Amino acid sequence: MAINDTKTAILDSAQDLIQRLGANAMSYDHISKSVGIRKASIHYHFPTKENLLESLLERYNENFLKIVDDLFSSSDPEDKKLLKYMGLFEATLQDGDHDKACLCGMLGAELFTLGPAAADRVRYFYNENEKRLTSLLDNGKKKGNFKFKGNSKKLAALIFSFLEGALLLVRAEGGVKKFQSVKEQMMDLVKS
Amino acid sequence: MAINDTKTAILDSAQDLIQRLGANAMSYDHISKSVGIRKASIHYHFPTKENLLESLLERYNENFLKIVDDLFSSSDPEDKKLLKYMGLFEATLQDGDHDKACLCGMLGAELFTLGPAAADRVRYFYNENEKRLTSLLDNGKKKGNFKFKGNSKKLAALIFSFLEGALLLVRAEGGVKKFQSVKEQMMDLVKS
DNA sequence: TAAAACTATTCTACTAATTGGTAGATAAGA
DNA sequence: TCTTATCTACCAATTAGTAGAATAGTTTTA
Repeated sequence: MAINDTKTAILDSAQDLIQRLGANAMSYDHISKSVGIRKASIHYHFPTKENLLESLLERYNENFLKIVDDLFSSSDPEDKKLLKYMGLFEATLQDGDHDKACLCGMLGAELFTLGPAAADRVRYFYNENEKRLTSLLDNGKKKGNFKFKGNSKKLAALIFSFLEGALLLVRAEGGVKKFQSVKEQMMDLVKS
Repeated sequence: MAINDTKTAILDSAQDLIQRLGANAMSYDHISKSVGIRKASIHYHFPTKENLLESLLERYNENFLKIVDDLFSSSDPEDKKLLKYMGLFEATLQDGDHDKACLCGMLGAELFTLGPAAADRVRYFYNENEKRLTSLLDNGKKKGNFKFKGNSKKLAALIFSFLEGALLLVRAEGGVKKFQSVKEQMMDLVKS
């Protein structure tokens, strides 16, 4: 297997485990079994667990923010963009064997058990998302695509908190269907 | 130490650890050191970890829902009640050594690593909170204390997801102050 | 009342499994 | 041949959980 294929397979497996069970329930042994490679080989590519988490977060953040940037720079009206943005979280839920939460949502719960570099990358993900949401709301409000009381920055933080929370909670009951229904409700709130 | 004092001290310590670090980062050894009692003695009171989690969730749910019921049955107007309800989550954040999330928010992230009985109690907490919020929103809307598009049940689920999410996320950055600001923003949303 | 019996609680000392991580041999590619 | 990648085989720490001895605290009984 080409080196990047192995590295990718390891990261994929780790991400899957964390999104479903959390970082503290994920182990090199689990990854080893799922990838079909020995534990020591994983240590060759990612010497420590903290190291693996950092690489994983770097990849995740880059991918996700790239998608958001593409989406937000399209010609859709702002309300449509928000709906699609929330759809990204919905897609996570349906990905693979289902019931995956956002990687950074899971790691947010376990934040104080992470090393400082990984924790910083989680914070970065939150900040970058809220930044992009803030300007989306701002633009949309100016053009009349949104109508809401309060200010865009606070609303952005509210929406992002809501999305991360909903992604975690609907796994307990309701699943994708419930996520869709609260998503629609959120659209109602920002248009009145 | 009287038996209930010991049991209470164990549950207190376990709750503190889970609210800060998560259930999978909490161990009998940690509790042992924090309570000042041997590990085997904890097993005497709570034979298995799953057992301990069940007892802890039973206590937590009962306490929290009792407070909510008292709050919601007061004579305050509904919008005031919602503000106070959100204040309960804010108080969690400031409790003890700070940075505690909701117990069931933390366990929601780790839901698929829990035993079925503990997982059921987490679901119960979610359902009971959403139930109470739904009727609060319903009543408040009828009396004109709230003004929002959409339906009360969906909005209740949205608000609850938001609160659980915010409680997790502000621990990364912003803390209590940020929680207060998104709380105020939420009040704005349900009154327009 | 005092001793004996019983029960409840905590202790020391262990086990087996799992954890992250390492050393060094072996194989595969360039 | 030299580098890259994977392997076997280990280590020390931590995990949940157990066995059984040692205390406390109560009750019962002589």
